[in-house]
Amino acid sequence: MQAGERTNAAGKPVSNKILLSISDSEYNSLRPHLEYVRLPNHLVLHEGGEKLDFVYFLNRGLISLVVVMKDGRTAEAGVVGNEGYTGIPAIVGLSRGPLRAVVQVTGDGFRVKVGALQNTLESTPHLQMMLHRYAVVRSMQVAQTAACNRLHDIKQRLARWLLMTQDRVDSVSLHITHDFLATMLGTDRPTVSLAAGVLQRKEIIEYTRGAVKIVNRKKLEDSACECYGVIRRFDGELSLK
Amino acid sequence: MQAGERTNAAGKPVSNKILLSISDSEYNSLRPHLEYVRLPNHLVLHEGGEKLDFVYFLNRGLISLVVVMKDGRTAEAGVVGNEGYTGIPAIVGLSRGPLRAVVQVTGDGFRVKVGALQNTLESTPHLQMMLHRYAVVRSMQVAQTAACNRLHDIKQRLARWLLMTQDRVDSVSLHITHDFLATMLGTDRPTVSLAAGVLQRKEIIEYTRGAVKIVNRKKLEDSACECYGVIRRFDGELSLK
DNA sequence: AGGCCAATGTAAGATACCCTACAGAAGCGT
DNA sequence: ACGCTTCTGTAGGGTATCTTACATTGGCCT
Repeated sequence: MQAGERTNAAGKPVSNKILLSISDSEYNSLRPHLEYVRLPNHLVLHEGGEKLDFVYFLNRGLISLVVVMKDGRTAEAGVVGNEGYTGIPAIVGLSRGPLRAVVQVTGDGFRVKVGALQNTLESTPHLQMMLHRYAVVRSMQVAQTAACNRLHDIKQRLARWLLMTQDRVDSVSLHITHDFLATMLGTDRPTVSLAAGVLQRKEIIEYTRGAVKIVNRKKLEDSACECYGVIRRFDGELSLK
Repeated sequence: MQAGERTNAAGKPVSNKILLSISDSEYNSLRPHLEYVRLPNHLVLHEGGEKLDFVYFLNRGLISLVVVMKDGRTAEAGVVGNEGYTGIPAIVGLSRGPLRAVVQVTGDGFRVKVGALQNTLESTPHLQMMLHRYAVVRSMQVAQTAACNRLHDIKQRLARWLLMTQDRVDSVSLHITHDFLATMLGTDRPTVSLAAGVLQRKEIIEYTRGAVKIVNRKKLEDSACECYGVIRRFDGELSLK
């Protein structure tokens, strides 16, 4: 099975890595339940504390997983690209999770009703294993983020975020406002503007209204904390074995 | 099966909640592999990046999961008590995890060789499910911690940490130095001393060399951020279903 | 008792960041 | 062109935290 050759029942091509990694027979069990969905910017797939109706497998784009505090302040705990899926609690029988899942970079994917997925999983051990493994790997990323949020300053975290996001997008430009970045990075907008201004003056990035362009990726990597590389390596664990 | 009635092959009693929650037949499959271990303060069960040889099921005490940065700075990403186990990556076939697991409150438990556990799991679906579910719940806790580290100040985080720790210990006194607290909270020792001094002057805690006593638990809860309650509720998910 | 080490108290200066406020600029529709 | 909204630049004051340094205390060993 080569990447890109699979489709769902409606003929939409699959590029989600988990869906591509399982056997034909397991994929065919799941296939009838895969509903193609476009994922426009800012769409909220799950709201923290609410019932999980669907699990989403991403083909393209990026989902941010965000913790929302009572006072409305937010911080990102992790991201999902085409290597993963959202709605992890559902696969262990929990009906709700604490995270908001919001589309950060427009893309598309497939969604499956939680009940249908749970039924399918009983006869698809390899898929089950992949879902569990991904859950563990993402947990590692979240742990690294937890420490990063505490120990690294805004400039490093901004650089890390831009790198992680660009890794999931084709172009060098990201559609994102400072305000949204503030939501992700758990700070306020002026602080982001300031940090972004520094990176721009160093000719590492350029931004216009609502878009950031990475001009010098190498330098951006130097500006980021070690967490970028660490998290990237965790992703690598998914393709092992 | 009532709590406390199970033992390992050497007759040591089990009070780990996962081991108590599975059926007799599943427990008996695992039983021969359970090696009783004392867990003295500061013992390191796993080092970040190193091979996982054992999974540890706790009976009593508390394990801290800590991220260690290259420069040696650290921050806690989560804790484990008798509701859980350490070495999550091993159950999805990953040989190493990124976290240091260190005994924070002296206790005891059982360890199982990773290979033996993996073999057993093939015939113990309920145990497998409980291990996976715990992994997901802990991931939620870590996510909350990630946001907490970013959004809440040292006094709130200290109060949260003391509450979470006391929940796993019989006595009102915790054996912990400011220095260790700094490691957990991702800050430096003077900052902890300062925050602890404030709580002490408010007659919420009392501390002497190497020990903290919780004098007024109610007020301590008021001093903590919402994250304490949030994380506590996640733990509750484990006993559902 | 004396010496030693670990743990805590504390302070001053530097820094990063938050908060609020307001001004300017860019896009968009009319 | 005009007005409206959204996004960005920037500033100033306040605060929390970091950093470093040094003093003090408590416990332990000899």
